[in-house]
Amino acid sequence: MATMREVAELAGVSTATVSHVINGSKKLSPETTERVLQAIAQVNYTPNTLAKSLRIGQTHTIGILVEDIRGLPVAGIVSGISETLARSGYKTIFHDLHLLEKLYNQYEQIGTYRERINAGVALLKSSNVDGIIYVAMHDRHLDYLLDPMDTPLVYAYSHGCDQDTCFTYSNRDSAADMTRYLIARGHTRIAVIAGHPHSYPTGQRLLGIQTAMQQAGLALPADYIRYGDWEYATGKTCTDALLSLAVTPTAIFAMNDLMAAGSLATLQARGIRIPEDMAVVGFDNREIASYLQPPLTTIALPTTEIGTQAALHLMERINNPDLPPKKEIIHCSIIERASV
Amino acid sequence: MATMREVAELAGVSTATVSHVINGSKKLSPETTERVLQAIAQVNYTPNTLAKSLRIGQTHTIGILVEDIRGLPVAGIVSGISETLARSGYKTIFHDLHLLEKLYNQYEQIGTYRERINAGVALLKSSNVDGIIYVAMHDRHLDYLLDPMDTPLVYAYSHGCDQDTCFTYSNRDSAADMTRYLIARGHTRIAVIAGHPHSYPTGQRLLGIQTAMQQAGLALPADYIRYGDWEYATGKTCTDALLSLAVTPTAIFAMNDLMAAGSLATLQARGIRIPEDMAVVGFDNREIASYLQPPLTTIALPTTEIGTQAALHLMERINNPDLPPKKEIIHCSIIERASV
DNA sequence: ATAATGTTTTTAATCGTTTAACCACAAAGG
DNA sequence: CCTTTGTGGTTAAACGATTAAAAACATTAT
Repeated sequence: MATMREVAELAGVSTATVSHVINGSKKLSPETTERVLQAIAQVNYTPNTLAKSLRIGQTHTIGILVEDIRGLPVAGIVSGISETLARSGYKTIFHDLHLLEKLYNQYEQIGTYRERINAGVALLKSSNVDGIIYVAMHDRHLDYLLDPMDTPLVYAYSHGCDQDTCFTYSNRDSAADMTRYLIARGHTRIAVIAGHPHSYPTGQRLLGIQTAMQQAGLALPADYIRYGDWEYATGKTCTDALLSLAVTPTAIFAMNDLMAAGSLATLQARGIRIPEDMAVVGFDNREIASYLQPPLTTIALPTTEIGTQAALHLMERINNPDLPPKKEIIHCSIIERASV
Repeated sequence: MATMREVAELAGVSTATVSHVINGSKKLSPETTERVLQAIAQVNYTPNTLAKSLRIGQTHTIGILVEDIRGLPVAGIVSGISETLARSGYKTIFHDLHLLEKLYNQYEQIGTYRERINAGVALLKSSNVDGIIYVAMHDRHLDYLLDPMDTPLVYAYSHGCDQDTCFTYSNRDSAADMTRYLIARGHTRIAVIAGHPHSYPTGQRLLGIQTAMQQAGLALPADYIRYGDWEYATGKTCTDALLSLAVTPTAIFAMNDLMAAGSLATLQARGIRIPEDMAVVGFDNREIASYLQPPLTTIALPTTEIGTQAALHLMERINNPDLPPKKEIIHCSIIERASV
């Protein structure tokens, strides 16, 4: 690798001049500039990033700390982040916490999470990143990032969260949107297959649904709300329960695509036609949604956009560290398929 | 951030001594060592990676160049890579080529790919990475990495490839395995729904199937091989075609899960029971496979393992740059579900 | 006492940049 | 002719570590 010194010697100038040519940090005569440029080309010089970073105290690198890249919406967010950063000439250093195996295990030792997260942060800091984006799947772990951050940090995703500087989607608004979508298509008896009763997304989405129903002057009876565990099987059992009611609903809003798939299976097994006799919608727009019979109308998470916005804001924050906290809720879109 | 100089002053020694304590590069008296250690703890010193890297000419960082993180098996490979590297104290700098949108577009300007790939390599090199892992989805683009590499490089995945230093799975062997699995369960008339006729995976998998059939003394008639385009819809049309034959097969081997799903749908629409009247298997173990009716028996790609092996080998290669090329084929496993 | 030997610690150069401060020179102003 | 003002370039000190080589000191041998 050619160094700046070699270029300088070849062009018959000092390294300072070479540096000024490269960075445009001083006005130089056209002749000198030209001579330096030629020398640079001749020895195929590329600046040493390490030396530069050491000197100026900025690496133009950001760290992205993901809970688990295999998590469903995570890849999309990372994609958005990395594209946006690359466009602005930032490099990305990636660290995966590998939290997926344990994520649903409520009894897992808390210590492990905290240690892993803090180790990750320490690692990124030791790489002298200019900023960090934490890509969460749950909001559960965010409290662990406790030590006062001298490095700018923004949160992405985290399924709707209460952090100050965070980019996510609105569980509530998108559930409300979908409910209005059903209402607009003539449905008045809408049942809900919810997730875990005490989880944040369940609560928020339910709120959205209730709001939309209320605004339309419709009722949401208590026995139209069944709680599942986000898995396929509970989609089936909840649907069975709903069908055994005296007055059955005309639409089922499952809070994720897996439970919607279970619901679809049960309905079909009973010979109920979709969407004629019963409309079904999901949430997440997982791959499975488009291959169900019929293809499932569902809500798509704006993963790329979340990543893009988070990255943009982090860059702002790097340039101006005492920016006020910014929380941005990005709208989801409804993917219309044949199940409504 | 505390520097080594501050630690040295506090401990009343030179920076050289501090460095020796940290790296164990020279034997020092226990008292001095202790004093330095205390000083380090007292000011909460962490070494500056940039300075160190600049001096020793190694960053302990590797670059991972992915064609697109949203690509299906990619996240798993990246997960394996990142875990393995982290375990050995390597940092990972991540660059995404965002090739997905265009991947299936045959008429895309070649230049774009080459430029993007080479820009990615340049970016990683400018970050002074010690080595690079290229995570491919196709083997189509690998030729573009042409400039002679001074940085060690290994390929991961790429759907079976001809590169020298590459980690992937065996299209051929796993297709053969699955065929034997069907044969062992009594099937003698096995039909194939293949992918694009001229694609590498199609050719290899077909080879594997033919080999297994031959070894079992079974025939694979030409009209039992239908070519699709890897999409759901062709799964249906190919199945229709197979069912209209004079002698129908007892098992269908679709070369991916999507086409298998299409096949399943068609069979069910015709009232054919699975697996009693017809067995169906797929390839890829995508999410959809476990939610089909019946759940699909299929082949799982060893994504994590591919990543792990590639990372391990890259580290070897960094320590010993003129290692002979190593190509490793990792076995796939059959995921048994209810469709056989 | 002096030299030889071994142990522990320091000196100072180095990695490849950036950048404030300085210098040389020319043109202009008094 | 002497000062000012500008232009175009250089000098040299950083940034924060590592590491040969030298030095300081203690120990043992002659």
